[in-house]
Amino acid sequence: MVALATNLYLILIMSKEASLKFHMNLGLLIRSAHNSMTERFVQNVFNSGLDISMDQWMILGPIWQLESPSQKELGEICFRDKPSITRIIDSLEKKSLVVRVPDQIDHRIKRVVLTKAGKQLFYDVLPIMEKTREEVRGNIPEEEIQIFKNVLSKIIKNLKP
Amino acid sequence: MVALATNLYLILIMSKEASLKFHMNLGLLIRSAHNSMTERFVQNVFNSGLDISMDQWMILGPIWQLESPSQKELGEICFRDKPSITRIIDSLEKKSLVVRVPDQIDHRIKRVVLTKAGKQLFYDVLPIMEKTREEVRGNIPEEEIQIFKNVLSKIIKNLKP
DNA sequence: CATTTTTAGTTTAAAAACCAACTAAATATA
DNA sequence: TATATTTAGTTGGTTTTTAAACTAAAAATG
Repeated sequence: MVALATNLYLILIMSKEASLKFHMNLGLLIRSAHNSMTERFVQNVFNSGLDISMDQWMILGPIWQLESPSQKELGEICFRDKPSITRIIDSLEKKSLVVRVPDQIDHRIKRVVLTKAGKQLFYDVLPIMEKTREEVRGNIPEEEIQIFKNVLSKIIKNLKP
Repeated sequence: MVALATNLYLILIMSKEASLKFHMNLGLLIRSAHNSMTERFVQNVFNSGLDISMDQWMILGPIWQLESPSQKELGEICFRDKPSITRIIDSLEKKSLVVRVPDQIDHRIKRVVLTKAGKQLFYDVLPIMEKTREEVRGNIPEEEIQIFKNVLSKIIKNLKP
């Protein structure tokens, strides 16, 4: 009965265009933009003859910036769960780009440190990141980009549990 | 030699804060926002006692709107590849929410049609989608949302191959 | 102190995404 | 019209995600 009412209500007030737009826009648009960005980055990296995946890059930056973060800190900053971090660091360690160093005080914590090769790769990839960034932005005005980032932050905040 | 120059260049001109910001913002923010939105939707659906995954929903809407799209059309509108569409439709068909109908003229094409149950589920989920949408938007001004969507579209266009 | 609870990280097994090869039908080419 | 090419969809095998159980260490509780 309620379902029927809802049903009729929607048929009456909502054009198909309107309803599709509203549910497609955010979810699909964001997904698509994210995919395209990742694809382009991977492709640019490949064309430069370097070897690093998006996941690895997303974590290499924070390691570089934070000096020797714990895996937990990395997870928080990258919004990834613990197993993902473990796996990505495994892959970086296998390539000798980082090492895990047990914390001197709290023996549960492992700090992740860049090797010389890791730092070098980071510096090599940065310009590619920059190039990708420019391709992503094209000629979108800086002001709109600021609002864009701002809205993303607000959305994340709105959904914080 | 070039790498060394790049290396020094970056060390000199780029603060850690600046560099982290620039590479973290778009990729990580978008990823995080998208994940949060999906999580919230799934959770809202679950709390309503309904049974549909994000993937299924993302495809159910376009089927409803386009009447009887081919799988190819669905893939294009949802930005998913062919195998993904095949599998999602398999799962919807197993639940008797849609059926595949071979095209009368072009026998390669299969058109996807909602069953009565599929339509009903669509109408039941719509209000949950709406609720989620409101939670996502919170009190972000409509104007900013418009710019936000606009920037997403532009990014996608900038990266079109 | 001894016991319980929490925390950091790993491992595992199941679900989903991804890529390439495949089938069947339609179109293009010769 | 016979052959080659393209297109729509499927299948199978591999890698990635995700979720839950597990280990080891630290902190809290009594």
